[in-house]
This record gives sequence, C-alpha cells and structure tokens, in this order.
Amino acid sequence: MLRVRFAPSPTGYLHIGSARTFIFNWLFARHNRGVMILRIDDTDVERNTQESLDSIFDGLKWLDLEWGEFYRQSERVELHARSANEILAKGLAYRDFTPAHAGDEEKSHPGGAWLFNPGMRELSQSESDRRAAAGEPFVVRFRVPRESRGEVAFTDLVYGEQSKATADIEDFALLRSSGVPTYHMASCADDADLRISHIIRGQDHLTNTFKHVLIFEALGVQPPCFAHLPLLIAPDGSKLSKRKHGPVVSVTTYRDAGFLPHAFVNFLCLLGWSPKDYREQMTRQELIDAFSLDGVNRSNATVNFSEDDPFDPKAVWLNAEHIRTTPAGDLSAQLLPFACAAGFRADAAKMLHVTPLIQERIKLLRDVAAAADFFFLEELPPYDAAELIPQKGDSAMARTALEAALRILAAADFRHDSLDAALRAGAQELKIKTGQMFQPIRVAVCGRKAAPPLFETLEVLGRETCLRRIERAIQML
RNA sequence: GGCGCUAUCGUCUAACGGUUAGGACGGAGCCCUCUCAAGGCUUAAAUACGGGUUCGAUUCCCGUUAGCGCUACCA
Repeated sequence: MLRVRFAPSPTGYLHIGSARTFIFNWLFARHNRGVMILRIDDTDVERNTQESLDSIFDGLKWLDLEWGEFYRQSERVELHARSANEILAKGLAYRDFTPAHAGDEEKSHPGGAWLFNPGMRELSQSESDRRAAAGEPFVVRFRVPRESRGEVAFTDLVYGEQSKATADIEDFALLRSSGVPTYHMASCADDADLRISHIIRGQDHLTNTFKHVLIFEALGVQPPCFAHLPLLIAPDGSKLSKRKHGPVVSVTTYRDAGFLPHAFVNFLCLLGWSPKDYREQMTRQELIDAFSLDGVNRSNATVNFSEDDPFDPKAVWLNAEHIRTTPAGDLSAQLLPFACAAGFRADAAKMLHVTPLIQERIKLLRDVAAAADFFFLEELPPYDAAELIPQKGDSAMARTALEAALRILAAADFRHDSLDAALRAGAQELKIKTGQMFQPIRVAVCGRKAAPPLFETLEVLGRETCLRRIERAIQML
C-alpha cells in the first residue's frame, strides 16, 4: 500500500510552499489510491505554537484537502529515543560529550566540512558508559561509516540518481543532550514506523536525505522512495519568508482575498509541475488523473508578486477562470460573505440575482465589493455629474435622455427584453444613438460608467430604485 | 569555505538529438459591443557564457558564471 505524509512543524502559519507540498503528496496518494498522512513534527517544543497549528488546520480545511491518518511527533518521542538507542547499541552511533557550541569556531573554519569532534568517536565503550553514568551530558551522534564505504546513494524520483561521499557527511546528532531526538532521528523513526512508502518534500531536504538513508539502514529497514520538489521563491530569488515578503506567503491571505480554493490549488500545482499538454485550468479530478512525479521539474519556481500587485497575475487569472465556470448558485453562496463583509445588506436571494451580472467581471471574490455596490446600497456613493453626459453629447442631451427614461421606465415591463425594446425605441424617438441613451441611464443607476449590461441591471434593481436614482441624476444636471 | 541541486520569453512552462523553439499569464494592437468585462484574431518577447561529442545540439559531456539549498544539541 502506497503511503505518503505531510509533516509540517507548527512554528508559523501555513506557508504556500508547504501547502503545495501537501497538495503534491495528496495528488500522488489520490492518483495511486494510497493513504495520505498528516504528521505534525512538533519536536521543537520551544518554537511550537497553537496558532500555528490552527493555521495549518484552517488552511488545509479551506483548501478542502483531507488526510487519512493523523499523528503528532511529540506523542511518539519514546519510539524516537528507542530507535536512537538501538542505533547506539549497534555501535553505529556514539556519545559526544563536547559541550554545546564548543566547536562552533572550528566548524565554520574554511577549507572543508566539519566532520566530528576530536576524541569522541574513538571513546572506548567503557569510558563512554562511565561518563554517561556519571551524569555528564552528551549528544548521540551518528557514526558516518567513512572507513567502510565511499558514498551514500539513492534514486530520487524527481532529481534522479544522487550520491554523496561519506567524507562530506558530518557525524550528525540523533539525540540532544536533553534526550530529545533531533529532527533527523524523529522523522526517520516515524517514517519507518508508519511505513511511509514515498517521501515527497521540498528540495531543501535533498542533501539531508543522505543522512536519512544512513539512519534507515542503521534501523535495518529499507529506505522509502524519495521525491524532492523544487522550491517556491520570491521574484528577487530569495526564498519566501513572512519577514521579508509579508502576507503573500500565507495561505490565509489568499482565502481572505477571495481566491477559490480549487483555483488556488490549481495555481500551486502549476508551479513546478506540468501535465505536459496544453491544459492549465483543471478540475480537481483532472489534476488527480494527470498527476505524476514525472511531470515535476527540477528548477525553483518564482511566485510572481510585486509591491503594487500582491498576487501572481496568473493566480488571479486562474481564479477568474474558475469563477466564470462555477455554477451561479455555488458562486453566489461564496460571494455572500464577502458582500456582507463589505457592509452590504445582502441576502441569498438578492445575491443570486446579482451573481450572473458580475460573474465574468470579477477576478477575486472580494471584488464583489467594488463591482456590485450599487445593487445593495440604498444611496449611491457620490459621483461626478459630468459622467452622465454621453459621448458627443452635452448636458441637455443627458437631461432629455434621462427624462425620456423616466417616462419609459415608469410604464415599462421590467424584464430584459421589454426594457431593451422600450429603451431602444426611446433613443430612436429622440434621434440619438443607443449608446447616448444608455450611458446617462447607466451612470444614473450605477453611479459609474463601467457596469454590467444595462437591461439586466435595471431588472435586478427594480423600478422604484431606478426611477429614484434617475430623478436624482436629473437634479444634478 | 566545503558539498549538493538548478539554469528556455518579464513570469509559469512544452519540446525525453532533427520544430519557423510551442502554449499560458502579463504587455501591445485589432475585431465584437449599450459601458465594463468576457470572447475572437494579430503581435513583441527566451534556449546564461565558453568549449567539446555528433551529419545535426535547448536536449549529451566538461568548464565558467549565476541562483538556490545543506553545512545546528532548528525543522
């Protein structure tokens, strides 16, 4: 059975790069009918926060991504410690009594890698046991087998054959002097215990993998398959960080701006992966069907945001595409909270009427605030009366057009086709172009020139509101 | 510094030795049109550099450069 995991450490909000890692794991599991496991890597007690954990759950819930099994590393420390001691007992690791940070200067010394603290590797068993029994603090370090083998190798499902000389791998820690396992130890012990078949994670772990292979072997288990993902980076080439790049790296920012979860997932998938055909907008099922590790590429992908445009234009475009293809009823329900947040007196029935008129005019759900204000507001926001004057016309023309409109709308059947016919006839009567007739009316009822098509707008607004707004507009001229 | 990974339009990407180097976003222009959108059409825009291998390199190899990652008793 294929088993994959997503193992975030709860030390920050859910990052978009992490979300993408989850998605790729999830897609791989769904495609292959495997199990998706969520494991919280919370061994670093000091840096963990509840907010961060909440943010991870919130984000995944919003993205509508589910998992089959759930674990917390902090509840499994016994397993980790037992595994570390097993490796120690086999002689594949040793106690290092060097005080913390004592070797930092030597470690950063140029000329080569730091490999181990002098004297500690060769400590005799009895000496090591004696000092440990005496209560002297120590870390447990893996004894990288530099004498017995030249290199460590594995096949990465994305990056291909990988190998590294053991002479370039330092004796890394398994257990801290506090007895708490390190990330490497905890992660591998859990991956082995949970029988993870494929580890799909960020490329920042590619070089750690050599250490992990060593740990799996020391544990006597077959290492899982590995697939590393290219990283998501900022336009300046640096890695995405909240400190430097702000809210654009947080999943909740996209939710709050009105991205559709499916659209956002779709966007993230296209960063570092391609279905290798011309498809870009894809449904979730299409993504599942198309997903394969072969389609993952090897170079980092830039999330193209900027100061004046906080969202990648392609993400926005994809969102607009998904908005357009969402059934009006569904979209309306998603739009409603944004309309209410904008202070509109919106209800489900009204929203449903408005939705088709703005559906192909908004890119983000929050755009409903700017695109549909005049449908919900009792009073139109102030606008310039000059806007009422039509192309190649003057205020007199605006006035006659609006007065005619008042007359026509007072009597008209308030439905698209009737309004269309009546207003066109009105323009013909006044001997002005339809555009010259429609623009003053549009501005009068919407408060601006850029708006949805006129007749359906009038229909949704209703006779009373239209007449009242046109009367006011005439007074402004 | 050491080690590892990467390098195609501004951005996301396709082309698994032979293409006029394709698509998408964004940009520009045109069309459609009651405005705004949407849609349609057109257009500018890329193989980092230098060597090989080959009849032929975006593609394979080497070097250079650049970027990123790891180099913690963080994950």
